[in-house]
Amino acid sequence: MKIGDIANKTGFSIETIRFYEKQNLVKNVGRHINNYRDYGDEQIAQLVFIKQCRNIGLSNKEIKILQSHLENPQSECGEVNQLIASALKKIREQLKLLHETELQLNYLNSLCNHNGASHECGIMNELRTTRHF
Amino acid sequence: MKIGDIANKTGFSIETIRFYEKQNLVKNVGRHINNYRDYGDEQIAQLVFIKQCRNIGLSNKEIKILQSHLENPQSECGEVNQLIASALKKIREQLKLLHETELQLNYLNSLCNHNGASHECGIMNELRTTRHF
DNA sequence: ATTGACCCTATATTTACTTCAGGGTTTATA
DNA sequence: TATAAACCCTGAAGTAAATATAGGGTCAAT
Ligand SMILES: [Zn+2]
Ligand SMILES: [Zn+2]
Ligand SMILES: [Zn+2]
Ligand SMILES: [Zn+2]
Repeated sequence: MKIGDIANKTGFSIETIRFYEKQNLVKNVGRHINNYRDYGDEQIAQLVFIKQCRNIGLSNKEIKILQSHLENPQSECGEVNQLIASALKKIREQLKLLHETELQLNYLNSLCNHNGASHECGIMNELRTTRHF
Repeated sequence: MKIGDIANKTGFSIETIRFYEKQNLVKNVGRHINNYRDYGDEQIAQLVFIKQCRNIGLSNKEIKILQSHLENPQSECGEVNQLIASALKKIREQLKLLHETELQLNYLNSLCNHNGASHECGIMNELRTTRHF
């Protein structure tokens, strides 16, 4: 299977798939006689796994850790638990911050909806105001 | 005022403040005779404004646009409105994605809390499972 | 034989900083 | 007065996670 085929099949871009190979997230990629990359079921499984991990916000570094547990089925999964728990914690912190950001943006958004001079703009006036100091 | 002082006063790191000067987000920085940077109220105001913008998730590029409205008080603020509205839209999209991520992570988190072999781990089994294909 | 659709490598660009290497200056103290 | 700690400088490289670009090879069809 050529790179364009597996890109279609998995939803990753061609460049991303080549990048993942360079990062050793996609492994054991074969080559055709003409030097084109050759992919099989193993690489599809790898990319599916990567996609699952991306969907829960893991970094490529963290994905590698989980891959090592895939490859060492006898390893203890404590590290896996911790990784997921810490990812969840990070996501919740991000959510909290984003919620605050949303509130503030929503407020700003309400301060001006006309087209006037910037120095009379409610948004600019609010942003110009010193806070938190 | 030296860079360490303004760093303390504004909460930005020294390196970040130098970086912002290079990016022309902080402007008109003076110099002492010994070549040390010299900051005043103008730079404090600039950094306060930058902080406000960061708090609502704006990029440095977007901050520059808002700065140009500060510097041109007669400019029409339509661009400001649009920028804030589009930032709000982006934040809401991010929130939606993060909420889904949280759900999935929370589910994964419930699948294992013991310490066993990875190939029997509920988390790993779930991640290994092909979905969305 | 030439076009268009693919594929290759290597390098550069992006964002927003952070870190590092290799210095000079100022201030406190012994 | 010497010296060490604390602070400042520049320029370059590193970070994450791709994306884009330059320059060129391969393949299928017309
Ligand atoms: Zn919510
Ligand atoms: Zn306005
Ligand atoms: Zn097993
Ligand atoms: Zn487990």
